[in-house]
Amino acid sequence: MIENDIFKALADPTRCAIFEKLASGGMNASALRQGMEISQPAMSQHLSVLRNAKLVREERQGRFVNYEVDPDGLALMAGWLAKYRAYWPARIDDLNVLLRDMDQ
Amino acid sequence: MIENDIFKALADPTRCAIFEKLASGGMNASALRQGMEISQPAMSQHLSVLRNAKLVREERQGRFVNYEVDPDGLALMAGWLAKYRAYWPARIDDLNVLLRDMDQ
DNA sequence: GAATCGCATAAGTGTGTGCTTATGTGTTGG
DNA sequence: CCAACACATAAGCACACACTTATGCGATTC
Repeated sequence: MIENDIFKALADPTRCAIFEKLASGGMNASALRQGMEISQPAMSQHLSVLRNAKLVREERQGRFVNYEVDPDGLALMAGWLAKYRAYWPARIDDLNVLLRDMDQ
Repeated sequence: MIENDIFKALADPTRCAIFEKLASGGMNASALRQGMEISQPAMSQHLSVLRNAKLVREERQGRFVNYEVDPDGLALMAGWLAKYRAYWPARIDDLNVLLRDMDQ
């Protein structure tokens, strides 16, 4: 049940913030720590959890490790959400914007 | 940060199963327990968490309490997901189905 | 109106989780 | 090479969480 790992990963506010920061552009772990008051090991552990949930992926660059959003996790979450579309309100502005983008 | 409560609520596999069961039709707490090997207090506590996350809502009917999926939680989750649509894969079958439904 | 039913709440317990400090591993630069 | 750097991992600790048993509270039924 990979969706469970996704929800568990995002259940922590710090990891949620890390993910949101990464969504504004890929960067390495040290850059992520800027302005976040979090220790280096804690950041490393959080990134590990996000990576296992397929919310984030890494790419080694020399002695740096660049992190970026992994579309797989978002797609899995979207798939989970889609199972319950019968319960969605008839009109959700955010979703309509999203849907138009998807449909071109 | 209500989205955080949503993720936290779904991070537990048992609650995830309860939600999924409710998605197939509203029912009371006792009916939910059928075939789930879960104590009555545990079920009550799980439903409380799901209710606080706006994933489920209750409706008293005599001495029974009928539970059903609350669209609000799903809408909030969809709104969260929509913020990161820039990272979605270009084509996701599930999502396209979902989008067509939303657009009529 | 007393017993029962459906459910919620209280209190206690074991396990998981997020943090810390300390150390390990691989890479780069002087 | 070796010192500094970027990051990962190990071990320990405090707290949160999911469960248990016990009890409380309305509503119903006889």
